[in-house]
Amino acid sequence: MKPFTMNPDTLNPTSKPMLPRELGAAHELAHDDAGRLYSVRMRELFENLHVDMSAVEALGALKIAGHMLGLLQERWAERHGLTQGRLGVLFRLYRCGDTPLGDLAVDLDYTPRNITGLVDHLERDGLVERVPDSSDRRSIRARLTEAGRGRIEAVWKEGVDHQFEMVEGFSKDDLAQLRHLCLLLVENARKELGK
Amino acid sequence: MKPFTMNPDTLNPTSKPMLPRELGAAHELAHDDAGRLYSVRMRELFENLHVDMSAVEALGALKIAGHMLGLLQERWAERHGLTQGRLGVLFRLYRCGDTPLGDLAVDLDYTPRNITGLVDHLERDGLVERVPDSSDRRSIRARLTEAGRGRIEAVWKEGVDHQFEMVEGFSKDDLAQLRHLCLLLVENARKELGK
DNA sequence: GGGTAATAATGAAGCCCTTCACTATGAACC
DNA sequence: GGTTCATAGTGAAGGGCTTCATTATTACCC
Repeated sequence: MKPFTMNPDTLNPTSKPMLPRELGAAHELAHDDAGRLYSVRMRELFENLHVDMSAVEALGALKIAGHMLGLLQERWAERHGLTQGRLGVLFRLYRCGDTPLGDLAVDLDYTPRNITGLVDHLERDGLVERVPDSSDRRSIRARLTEAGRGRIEAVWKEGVDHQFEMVEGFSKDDLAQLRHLCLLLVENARKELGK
Repeated sequence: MKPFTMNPDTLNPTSKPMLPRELGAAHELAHDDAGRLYSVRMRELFENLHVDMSAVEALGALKIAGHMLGLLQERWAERHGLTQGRLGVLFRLYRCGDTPLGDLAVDLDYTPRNITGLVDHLERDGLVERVPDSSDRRSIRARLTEAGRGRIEAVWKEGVDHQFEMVEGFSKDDLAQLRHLCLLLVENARKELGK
């Protein structure tokens, strides 16, 4: 995918050892004694730091996985003329019906300013329309148009298929465990983020 | 953390049921029968879609966890006057010594254009300098200055501490399993990304 | 030596998202 | 009724990243 242009004979002229690359496109994976995958480069990179690296390795792997997932999602959103943000709004509306813009901001973890822009764009594309909220006349709800519904249904269908391909080789238990560990992390992160 | 401003009495005027929020800041977590965490909202959101949702839930959880991890990392990078990108460059140089800019681009998965900018910035801050490459006079290597070394060492130390807090409650086996599953995902994603 | 390819820099443009400051409208409360 | 707060929209600015086109230098190969 990415051309590898480095001259392999180029040795590091400093005292530092020339270690291979960190995370990124080129990840050689190998299996440890327990048959689990690890990144060869990451392990080399963190060698001799005299700290227990199991946490760093796990979180590093999670970050890479999350990043690649994002790339894939972006790709198939793009294939349907969407972006991740717009896709999120569309899906939210698909599942939850008309929604005040403020709620979208909270739920999708976006700035109100950004939601305005996303909805602007979706409206321009005819996928969403703004409707007044009868119960609160300050509020405006975003509503999926027919075109929007068709679009999100197509994208969703394709997305699910892709996700199934992504988890090829995973048992149900693996998936549940992955979910569990990630959410455990979320729990801890929330404590951290709350200062 | 985020003020919840939605009027709970506001019922959805359309035929759609009023489902709670999707992913984001407000995630109520609960334990399933096996004692594993799941996101209440996500499960409600994906109800009645007549598809097996274990993959979607797991990948969704991973995405959220990755996102929060990114936020935390950004926060402590910022605390040291850095960004994630600059931090990546600095750490790469710290572990691998002087590195041609092109290699940085490949390894860190950034555009060459972006690497130039990152190094520009780090150079302006006195953390990195550009040195000619004696073996290839087209090439330029980025080198950590003394200030840069001090900076990355401080950040690294603090970062490791934070990561330990993040994995509170994880056994070594949990971490290894998380790493394994994420890298399995990376493997699969790579196949996908290779079209 | 000459053509081709690689390395880095630069500028312009654009996307997505953020923050901040400000406006207009309407709800809520006393 | 009037103050205060919540909801949306807007514009300006900026950060980070991308793509694309262009240039200058140097390696590499025949």
